[in-house]
Amino acid sequence: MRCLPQRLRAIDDHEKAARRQSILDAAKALYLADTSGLPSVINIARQAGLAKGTVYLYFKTKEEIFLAMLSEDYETLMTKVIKLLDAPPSPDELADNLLTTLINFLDNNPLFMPLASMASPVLEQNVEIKIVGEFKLMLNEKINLIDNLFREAFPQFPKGQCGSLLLHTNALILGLWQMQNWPEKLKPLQQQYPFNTFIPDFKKDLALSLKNLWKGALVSHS
Amino acid sequence: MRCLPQRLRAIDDHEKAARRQSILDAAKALYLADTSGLPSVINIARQAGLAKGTVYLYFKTKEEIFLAMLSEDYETLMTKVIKLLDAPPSPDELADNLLTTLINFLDNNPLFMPLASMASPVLEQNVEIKIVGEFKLMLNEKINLIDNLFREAFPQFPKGQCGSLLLHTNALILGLWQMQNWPEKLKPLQQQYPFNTFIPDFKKDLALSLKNLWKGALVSHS
Amino acid sequence: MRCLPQRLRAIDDHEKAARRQSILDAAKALYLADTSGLPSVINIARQAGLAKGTVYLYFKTKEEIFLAMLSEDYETLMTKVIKLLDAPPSPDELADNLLTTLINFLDNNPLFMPLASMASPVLEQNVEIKIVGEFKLMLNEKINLIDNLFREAFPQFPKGQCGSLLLHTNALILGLWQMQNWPEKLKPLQQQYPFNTFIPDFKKDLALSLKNLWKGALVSHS
Amino acid sequence: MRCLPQRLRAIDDHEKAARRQSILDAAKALYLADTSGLPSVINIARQAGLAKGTVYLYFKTKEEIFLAMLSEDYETLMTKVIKLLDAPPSPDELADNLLTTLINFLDNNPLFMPLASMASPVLEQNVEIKIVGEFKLMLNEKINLIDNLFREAFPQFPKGQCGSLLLHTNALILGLWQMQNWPEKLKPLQQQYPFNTFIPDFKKDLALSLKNLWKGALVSHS
DNA sequence: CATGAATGAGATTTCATTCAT
DNA sequence: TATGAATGAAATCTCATTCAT
Repeated sequence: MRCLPQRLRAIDDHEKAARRQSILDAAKALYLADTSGLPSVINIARQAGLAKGTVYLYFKTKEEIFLAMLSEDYETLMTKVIKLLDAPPSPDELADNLLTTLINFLDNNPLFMPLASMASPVLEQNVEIKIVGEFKLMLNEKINLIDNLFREAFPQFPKGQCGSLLLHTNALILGLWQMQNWPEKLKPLQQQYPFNTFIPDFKKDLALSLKNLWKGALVSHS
Repeated sequence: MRCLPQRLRAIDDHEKAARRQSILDAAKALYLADTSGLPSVINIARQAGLAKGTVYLYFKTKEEIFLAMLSEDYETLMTKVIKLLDAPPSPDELADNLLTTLINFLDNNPLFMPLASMASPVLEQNVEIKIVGEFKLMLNEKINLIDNLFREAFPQFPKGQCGSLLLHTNALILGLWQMQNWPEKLKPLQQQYPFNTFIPDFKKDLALSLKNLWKGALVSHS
Repeated sequence: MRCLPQRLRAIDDHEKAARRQSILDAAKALYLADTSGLPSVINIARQAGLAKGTVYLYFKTKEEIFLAMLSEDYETLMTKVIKLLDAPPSPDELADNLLTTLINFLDNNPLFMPLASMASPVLEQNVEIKIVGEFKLMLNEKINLIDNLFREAFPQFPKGQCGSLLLHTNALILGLWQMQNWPEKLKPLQQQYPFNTFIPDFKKDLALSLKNLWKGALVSHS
Repeated sequence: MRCLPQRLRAIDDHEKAARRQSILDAAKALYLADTSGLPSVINIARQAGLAKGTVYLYFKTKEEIFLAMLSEDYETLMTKVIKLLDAPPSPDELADNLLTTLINFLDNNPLFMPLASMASPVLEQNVEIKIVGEFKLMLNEKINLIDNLFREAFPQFPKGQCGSLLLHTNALILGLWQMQNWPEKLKPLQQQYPFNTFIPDFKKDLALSLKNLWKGALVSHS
């Protein structure tokens, strides 16, 4: 596969998308290198090999960059979930597969949880209403789609139940992660104090609580 | 007769605590007026009738103020939960009571959710380790206490299960609120787009998902 | 029948001159609409229906546009002055006519004074030497011409005196206008403060001071 | 004379004025070193040994700095003029003295003319209305004062005539300087083209034209 | 203890100008 | 020639935090 060098000017929409992506990549690389805070715009520009002004041609605010990044991650995740419904086994197995997929995704996308946690209190506060709306709409549509696919496979479930469960699942992940994510510099404390009783391990805990959530949701239709 | 001027300096511990509280009150008032972001230190100081520097005598960072505020709220909530266990009815009724208590608390403490949502991505990032540790420790102890009280009333449940469920409950609330809380300026979009399928109403949704979570958790011990 | 699209490129000199003029017109229209500062190149381009880069094919800098505009205005004015000398009356009447012509010109060319005021501190600072030189040379030649015509009519005046007087006249107009031109937003202040003692009205003041200047200049030759 | 080191914090009004002055001094030094454009705020801050933010504590915009500088210069000049009226000789001698004073002042304050030329087209455009008003008011008051002092010495002149003449004098200086001031890089052209007929030398020309102006103004009262 | 001046990092904006296409 | 993407300097603003007084 030939990989042409990036043009110096993004003329058509395709090139513009590529440049936009290169900014996202740069931002991701920097954020990955130091998750203690969002990298500065000037550093993102430098990392992308662009001028600061150019970054602002593609994103109105710094937060818009990271909301776009989160949006991409969500799309990736949703796509994986949708694939699970291609040849769905029983609901129980599906739940297991979903959990595996999820854990896998979180492992491969270590910025997803920090970004998702920042979405409401940080990112959405400094992104123009239209863009936030598009983000929310995209999420909604994916969930809708999944709900429909799910009911095609399991018609006994009412419309909306699967979507609602997905939403709650997402919420639970979000909340759990926030409670169990400790700032890097706090890690020493995690040994020092006996928190381990209740905050043992994010992924184990996630598995447990999701199963509880799903068990409760499905129990009425068994 | 000499009329002493109002004491300008907080000398003893009591006065210091009062001043600290006045800063918290000022911060709360301002944050209540606009939850789109933490108020600035200069405004908090002005609201409290103090100079900017004085605020920093009582809190090392701005985020420390709001973590203290959140800590207070959590203590209030935990105390209410503990009271529920004074004369516990059946686990099912307890769950109902807990939900009522919770909804009630959220209604009366409109800053709790925004603060709790900011805890991990914002507040804990800029508060010194020790303080964050104390906050986490306090939460841990309350949950521990509740778990113990619960098992006194219902010995059939294993140690840690109630605490764990509380933790997950908290996580679910946290995540759900973040997904359903729309910035003020986005409210118009909530009608415009068909999000309502899955995001009907925070409290209704909360009730539903918590019941699912609890159902799933308790089902094995029924 | 094929309908040729409007020619997009200016090929011959005539078309180029027309395009150059359309840029000047666009710039003039925008500057007229807001004299508080030179309009931006992007706006000039938009107004002219061109791309930003195209403007730079016709003018090396933004200031060059406005120096060209000023140059045109000066030529117009000088031509009017030259016409006054076609059939010259007495020097006194000539002075009266000049004043009338001047006032008339300023009324019909509201950008002349703002542009002339910017010439030295702004325009000439960012236009290449050669162009500024041409501008100065043009002015010089016109004044020379007028001086010659004047001495044809009134041989008793020495070479250079009329030209020099014109120069001083121009200087006086320039300075007076700057002192009495108030930014739009300052107009309210002009009533509020008792500036009126000395700053009554540009044109009245101009008439007075020019008469003084000319009286002083001519007195030695009466 | 003891010269105490500058305090690190400007607490009282006197110290604040001193710090403000130190910013003005820094700006003046830089502008003097390169009159081709106003120095940047960051450089002014550095030159003053302050942070950029500190400069903005004392001046709202860069232009405000230079309007303040011009204001100072005007006050200095006006004070010199006022001193001329302490023991006034004949009006004619006074005019000579004024011219000498003026030339002297311009020699010692090489930034006065560039600043004065920028006042209307540049500085006043980016300074808040109130400050511009104060500047104009100050000028007005000085001229008023001079007019009064002049009439004490020479009661035969009507109120306002001297003030008006001063205004016109100022205007003439301003305009003349602008016409004869050539950008540094343009100096070579001044030899190349035969402008010298009409633009011989600013100071000689100034003397000539002012004398004409004054002669014309005074002729009616001789 | 209390104050508020000073700091300085960083976001955002503007915009003239350049230059690849 | 024409375009508009990219540049990059500079202004302005905000604001948490420090620290001299």
